[in-house]
Amino acid sequence: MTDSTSLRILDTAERLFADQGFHATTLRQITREAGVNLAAVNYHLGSKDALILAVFRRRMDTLSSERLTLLKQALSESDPPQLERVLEAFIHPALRMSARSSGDGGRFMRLLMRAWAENATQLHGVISRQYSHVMRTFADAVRRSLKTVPSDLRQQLDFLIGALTYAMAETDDDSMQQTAASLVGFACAGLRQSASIAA
Amino acid sequence: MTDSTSLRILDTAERLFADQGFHATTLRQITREAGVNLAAVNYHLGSKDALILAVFRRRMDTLSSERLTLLKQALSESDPPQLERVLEAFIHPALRMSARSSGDGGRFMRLLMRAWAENATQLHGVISRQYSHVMRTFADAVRRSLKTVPSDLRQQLDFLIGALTYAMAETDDDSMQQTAASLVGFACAGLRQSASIAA
DNA sequence: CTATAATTAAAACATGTGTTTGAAACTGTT
DNA sequence: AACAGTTTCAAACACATGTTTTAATTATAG
Repeated sequence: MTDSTSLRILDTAERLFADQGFHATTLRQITREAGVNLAAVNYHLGSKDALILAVFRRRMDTLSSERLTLLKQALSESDPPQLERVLEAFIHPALRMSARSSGDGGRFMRLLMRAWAENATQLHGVISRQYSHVMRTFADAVRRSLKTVPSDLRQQLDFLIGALTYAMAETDDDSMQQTAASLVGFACAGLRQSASIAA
Repeated sequence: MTDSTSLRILDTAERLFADQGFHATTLRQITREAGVNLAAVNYHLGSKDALILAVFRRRMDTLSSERLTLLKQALSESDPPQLERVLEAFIHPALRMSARSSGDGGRFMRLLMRAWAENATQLHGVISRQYSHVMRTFADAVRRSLKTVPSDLRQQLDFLIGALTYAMAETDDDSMQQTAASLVGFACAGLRQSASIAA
């Protein structure tokens, strides 16, 4: 799994999936650009669907753990936690990751977007089942950081995810810091407004 | 173009595209479920790519005109326009349309999301070129409704679009009114916060 | 070194794709 | 009724896809 053939396949597949979509990207294109044999995908990963899942989980796992680490920091700094810090813990790792995953920005975010849109191999269900605890943890933190709790908190967080995903997909590496700061402010104001109504 | 064969093709294709994506949906599936012959798509529409464009423009044109009509109303009611009214003019037609396009909710919104994600036949470029004046008009209206103008207004509107698209795709018909109201409040607060910083 | 397993390679396989074709069925007009 | 123009239909076409197979190659122990 960690040999150079699998790695080259995963890296190349990630790039092509993000650029062209899961369905539109062929195994022949992946293996050709990765410099490996066509049969290597089925040999090392099993199938194309399994490759999609593997590409996805590799980054999703580190994204989740980075988010939770930052969140723990924010929680230890003040009680109740500060809303800005909580949202930053959610947004910044996504930023850094898409900037870091080499080449032009937003690759992984575009991948997330596609995962939701194409729903290859019921990815959406698999993901939300597998990472629901992360979302629950963040929802709890947001709830505690607001004096009054909005009645539709989960929906508000969906707004945040949508804005994050969509905006990141259009943002290049240079303007990412600015975009993140802007989005944190945007979402904080939205959440606080909703909380004030619920009061 | 308005005969029942083309209509059945467009309706069925819209549903399947929204559910499965452009690439994953085959002409055989479309024509079978529409009850027409396989060759009918190429005969009436020309090609699969042309079908995708046709499916898209049919709803996009009415969406744009409904948005602009509501915006004109909002502009005539008060000068400068009220931000809530401007955002409602942008959000509500999208809501009504996805609720109206028959069956379970969010179909057209999911289609929009896919159009962006899959980018079949460079749809993204075609769309933003063809409907850029709508976005410009709304950006102007928002600008006038804020006392101070945020420096990154266009980005803020992208947040709105992302939140709208993502949230709508997950919302069923019943909770749409509530979702819309919630999103208007969310986005208004976000925009006003950004504007206050720019002051 | 040798045998045993793991990996790579080229080719073929089965299937599904968008599109085209040419004849049949239908439509409206004179 | 007979013709012209549309539209439908079944079949075939050319090609691309994911996967499997079988042999060659390389690595790994004994």
